[in-house]
Amino acid sequence: MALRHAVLAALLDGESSGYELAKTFDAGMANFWHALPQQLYLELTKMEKDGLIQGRAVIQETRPTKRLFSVTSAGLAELERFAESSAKPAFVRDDLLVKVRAVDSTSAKAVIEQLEERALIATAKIDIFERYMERQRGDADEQAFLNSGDRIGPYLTCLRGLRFEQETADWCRQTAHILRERCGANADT
Amino acid sequence: MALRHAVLAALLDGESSGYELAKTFDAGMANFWHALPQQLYLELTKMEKDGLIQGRAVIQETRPTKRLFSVTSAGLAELERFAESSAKPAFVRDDLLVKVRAVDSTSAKAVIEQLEERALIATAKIDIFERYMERQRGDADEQAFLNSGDRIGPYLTCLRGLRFEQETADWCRQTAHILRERCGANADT
DNA sequence: CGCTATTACTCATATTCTTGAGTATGGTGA
DNA sequence: TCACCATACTCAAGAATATGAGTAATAGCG
Repeated sequence: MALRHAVLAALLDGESSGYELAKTFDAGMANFWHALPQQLYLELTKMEKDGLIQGRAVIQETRPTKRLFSVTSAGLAELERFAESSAKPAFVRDDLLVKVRAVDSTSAKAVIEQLEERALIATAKIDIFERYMERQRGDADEQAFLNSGDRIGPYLTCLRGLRFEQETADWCRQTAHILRERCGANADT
Repeated sequence: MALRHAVLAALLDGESSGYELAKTFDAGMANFWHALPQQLYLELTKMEKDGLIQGRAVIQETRPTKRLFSVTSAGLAELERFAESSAKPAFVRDDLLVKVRAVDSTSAKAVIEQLEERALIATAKIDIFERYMERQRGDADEQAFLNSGDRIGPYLTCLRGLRFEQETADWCRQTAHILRERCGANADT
């Protein structure tokens, strides 16, 4: 019952079709939620049935008909209820961390490569987040925007995403470096 | 099929019963994996059947008999295979971020409280991680330990956990502050 | 003219995770 | 002494997620 709140939050940006959501959802949530298209379509259907969102069909001449969904007042009420309910603890799951944790008992080479690859991915995300944030705050500087902008939620979560990815990139590079040094000295394994 | 790798990594610290694992797993994985006791018991049973770990019963006089599991050579081979397979992208899921993302459309009060609460939780984890790291590196300084310690995997992941929680605490406090300021100005909602 | 990519979805199945309830024994505090 | 907590697990059912395979039409490329 949590995906639906993430979907509601995403739809606050404006009405969207399942297809559009599916493409922007992960990035739009600044990587603090993830869902596959199939899940989103299913959830949107259920949410409409429950009255939290409302769909309207848009017939296109050259493309298949799509359904654009927007949050209803019942949806807003549900979000309010959600905001007031106690939050579950954050939930991180990362294969790469597991690999690093076990690195003393495996060969380090592959792990080093994956750390470097992950650093690059993180850097790319940093770029996306920074561009999004620049666009959001426009001419204002960050402080001014946060003090008086009228929609700061997405900006704030993006800030968290940005810092998370910066830490990820730093840690990956540093860890890769340390493991490489040791590989040079030791005989791998 | 990913929990099993996390369990294998956790068992590298030494043999452990399901019960002990259940208590230490989340913290021991520096919060980069999470599982409930029931999942762990089930997974341990399957892993033993698959030959990745080996259990031995320890009959205790005053407590129920427990089974201690340790990683077999097949388990090590599986870890090696895992280390070399391509990693899935990291996976974060956080209710609180969803709430912040939607905060412009809900009352901010409850969200502020949860941000502050989360900052405290993060601070407590920082403490745990720091104490673990001190214990691990002993007299050596960090650089020396990382260069020549013989088991650095858990330390490295703990480092990541530490920084993650520090960022969490900072961001939560900053975000709570910003929202409080705006609440003072605006009329909530 | 065929090939692939893009838009816009659906359905079914499988795996994984969570929730809730139970079992059994011994130690601890009021 | 009696309830409650800790140890040490098990089982079953349900919800949530992931995987894989389709459908169907247009647009652009060579």
